[in-house]
Amino acid sequence: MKPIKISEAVVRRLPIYLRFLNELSLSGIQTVSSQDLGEKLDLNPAQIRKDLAYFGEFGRKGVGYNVDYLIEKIRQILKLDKTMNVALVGTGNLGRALCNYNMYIKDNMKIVAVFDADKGKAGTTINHLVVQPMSELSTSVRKLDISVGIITVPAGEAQNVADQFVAAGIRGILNFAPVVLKATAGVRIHNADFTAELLSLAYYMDENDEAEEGDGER
Amino acid sequence: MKPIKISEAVVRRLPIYLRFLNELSLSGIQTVSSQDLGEKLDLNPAQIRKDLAYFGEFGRKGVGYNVDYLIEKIRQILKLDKTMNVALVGTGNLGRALCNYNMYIKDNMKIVAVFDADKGKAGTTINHLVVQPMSELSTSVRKLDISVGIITVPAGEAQNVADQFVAAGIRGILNFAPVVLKATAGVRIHNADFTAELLSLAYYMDENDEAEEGDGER
DNA sequence: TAGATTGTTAATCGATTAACAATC
DNA sequence: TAGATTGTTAATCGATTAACAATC
Repeated sequence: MKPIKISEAVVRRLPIYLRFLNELSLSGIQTVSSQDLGEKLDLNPAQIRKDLAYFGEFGRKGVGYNVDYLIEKIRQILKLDKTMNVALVGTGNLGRALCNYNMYIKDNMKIVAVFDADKGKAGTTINHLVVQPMSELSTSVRKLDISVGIITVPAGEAQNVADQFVAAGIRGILNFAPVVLKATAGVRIHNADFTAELLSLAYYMDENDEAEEGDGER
Repeated sequence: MKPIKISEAVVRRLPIYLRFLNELSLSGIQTVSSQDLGEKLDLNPAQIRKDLAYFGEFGRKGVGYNVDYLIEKIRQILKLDKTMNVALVGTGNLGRALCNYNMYIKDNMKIVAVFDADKGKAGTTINHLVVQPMSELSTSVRKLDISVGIITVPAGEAQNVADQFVAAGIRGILNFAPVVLKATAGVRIHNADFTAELLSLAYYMDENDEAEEGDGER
């Protein structure tokens, strides 16, 4: 409809907004200003207003945003108003943890199929889901109308799994393996790569406190 | 020494470089160009050269970068050349998975203490580590010279844990809980928030393929 | 020497922030 | 009406990319 070209940075903030708004809603708060949001989420209020304004006029001047209305709108924007089925490959520690995580189901994203390359694991059960062999992937993805794949296999196998996901018609991948994956244009890949987060965290650890976050010029 | 003001974006790419260089090294490749790296990591070669140049002149004109030398340098920059001890709080599925993950130990980051608020869990063992009650946190952090904390507790408890980490003198936090944490300046917080990744992934899932990644103007 | 590739400057692009008119 | 806060434009800031001289 609109010419829209929403930046990735904006989209990444929407879930942050959504989560905090949910908290507010639960505690019975009905209205919130960009000021309030900014303080709680450590963001500039102008940025929040601008982010939201890309998608419509959700606030009321002089008043702020209606919490429940904004929740509804953001869920629509993120397409969380329809169920999205998810497949997971790799039933190691991390994969099993995710299966048991119960994906804040209110978000309508649900792991409905689990796979492992180790045929010995096929048939075992994780959180009521039967582990399937990789040979079933393509069929199950289609049958269960799965659009998102989660990869929790070792780095060396991740690209292969990604390829199989893509071939099966999956539209988005959440990759936990510490590798840069290649995929066809049109398939979106997000990385949940905590080892990289941990390593870059190390950079900022120095013995002496640099107090201010910037460059201590003096 | 230098006036240095390295951007966060640059630091976040260093682990990505490092990991791929490790792969190259393992397969016996001794030299790599920014061109090669760029292709494999989906980054602009100029960006890679610029990133590295912030820290020194690591390459040779007309030749490229020596893989092992560059690995060594990046490890120094990220301070991975000295051991860094890590504490983890929250022994749910995710916490246990991380404890068993064996943190590519070559990176010199190691989980050396595990805590849980549930006193019933104190004394149980995860991957050779005895779970401690929260009351021990401060003492253990100091005794074991722990500088990084990992938070894998439910959202509602995360800020409290973060506060205890900060009070105990921890310098960096890797937060898996889906909340925005506040910490004193000087304590660095990185988020490993895969639920947010998953929700923002949903935004990009539409039925019909939009082929090109940009805005299909036509 | 000819070819390749770095380090770095300048140009471009994009994202954040400030400021303010509109308006509830 | 006076006060508050949005939506939005303009200004600023920062990050990416192109281009190329230096040089291996």
